[in-house]
Amino acid sequence: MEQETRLSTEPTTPEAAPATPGTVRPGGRTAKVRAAVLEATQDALVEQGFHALNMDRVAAAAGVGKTTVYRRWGSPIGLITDLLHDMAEQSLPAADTGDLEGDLRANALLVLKTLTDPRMGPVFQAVIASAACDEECATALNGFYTTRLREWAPAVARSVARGEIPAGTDATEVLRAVSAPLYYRFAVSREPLAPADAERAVAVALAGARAGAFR
Amino acid sequence: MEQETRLSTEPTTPEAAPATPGTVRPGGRTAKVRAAVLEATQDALVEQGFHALNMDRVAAAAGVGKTTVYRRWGSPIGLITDLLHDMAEQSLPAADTGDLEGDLRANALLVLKTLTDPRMGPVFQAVIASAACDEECATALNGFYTTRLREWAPAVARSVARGEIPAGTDATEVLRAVSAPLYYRFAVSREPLAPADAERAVAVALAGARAGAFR
DNA sequence: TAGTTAATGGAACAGGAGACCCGTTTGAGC
DNA sequence: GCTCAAACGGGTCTCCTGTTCCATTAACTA
Repeated sequence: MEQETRLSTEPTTPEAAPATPGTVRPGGRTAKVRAAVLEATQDALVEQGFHALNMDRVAAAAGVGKTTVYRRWGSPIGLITDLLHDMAEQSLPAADTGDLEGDLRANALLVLKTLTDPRMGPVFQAVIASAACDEECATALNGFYTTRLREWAPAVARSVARGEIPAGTDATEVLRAVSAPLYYRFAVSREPLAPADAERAVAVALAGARAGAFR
Repeated sequence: MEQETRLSTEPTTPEAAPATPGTVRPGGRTAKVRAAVLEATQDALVEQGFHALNMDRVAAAAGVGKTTVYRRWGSPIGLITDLLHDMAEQSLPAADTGDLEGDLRANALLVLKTLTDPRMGPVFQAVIASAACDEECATALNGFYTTRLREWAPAVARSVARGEIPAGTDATEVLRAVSAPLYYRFAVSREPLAPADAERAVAVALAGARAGAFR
């Protein structure tokens, strides 16, 4: 977020106050406050959605002073951006089933499970909406998916090595092709998501990969 | 132009006040006001984005009383929802190039052009964010894409009739497969969109269709 | 063309989000 | 343990958002 709107003073002077609270003493209380606030943010998103996300309510639910929430996160979008950074840190290991179809299916089902999860669904909804409002949040979201792609790319690379799909296939594009139809339904066309959608996404991506459409 | 989304009061009583302004006398001034407000809404989205969309500023830019804007649209999301209804009414005829690949390419390039358009891009960004916040807007967005799918489905049906792809292929799923990667980049992973992305989307959807992945 | 009233618009009002001040708590280094 | 200042938290204030009231304008109907 942009808390630096307030600090117009150059931090050249030695006695300049710290630009971002929570960076000098990240231990103990500061960490507890962050955990409580992000938890309360998630709760609020699940219960009322992005539009109703409110700094005062989050502060109250987290048992934290609202001044603190304003100072450290600045705005609801700041909260969501930090939540996104937190999510990006939690890495799940990618699958390795032995063939591409199995790996892609595992990936598709993971995405499906995440988006239809009663807790993660609203969070992703909010994250996507926030990214549409704020460039910094958009960058964080982009980084989140970049990380995920990097984790799963080896699955496609192994498939190329096995000769299942043509050499020169762009691994990340294959993975994007698996996720895209699910996210499209979830965030854009607002249609219900079912396991059949995951299966179809896998089948189409696989057909495309075999046909060399990702080179 | 269906603003009657807000009228929950039954108009049974004769003396009942008009539930929704603009429905009894839609001509002349009322229509002009709507056009000016929607235009100003678009301008605001292009210049400052969804997050900065503000009823007062829209009213001022449209040269309209802010009372009117609040009364007829209620909130920024109400503005965007109406804008969406307005967009849904403007129908572009689908292509008919003679083969499926040509039709799908025309569709993909249309989507690409829309999303990268300096005016329509921010509007779609806002519409997607609004739909994440508001159920009524989500329904309107879903309706928008349902209309578009209905317009383009014949292209796929013709291809089935020509024997290019298997009988029983779900026409709308093929079209969704073309749009999904583009919208995914645009709204979710926030990656730049290029013509190559449209080409890839067509190639993958086509490979999937030929392999029978959409049956 | 005249009458009725739907719809608009200006202005004043109320409520709440967000910023600021300053005393209190507590993490980090010795 | 002790010290210092980073970070927190309660209270207060201000400005902006959204509402209400009522006079004015101009669509529809006869």
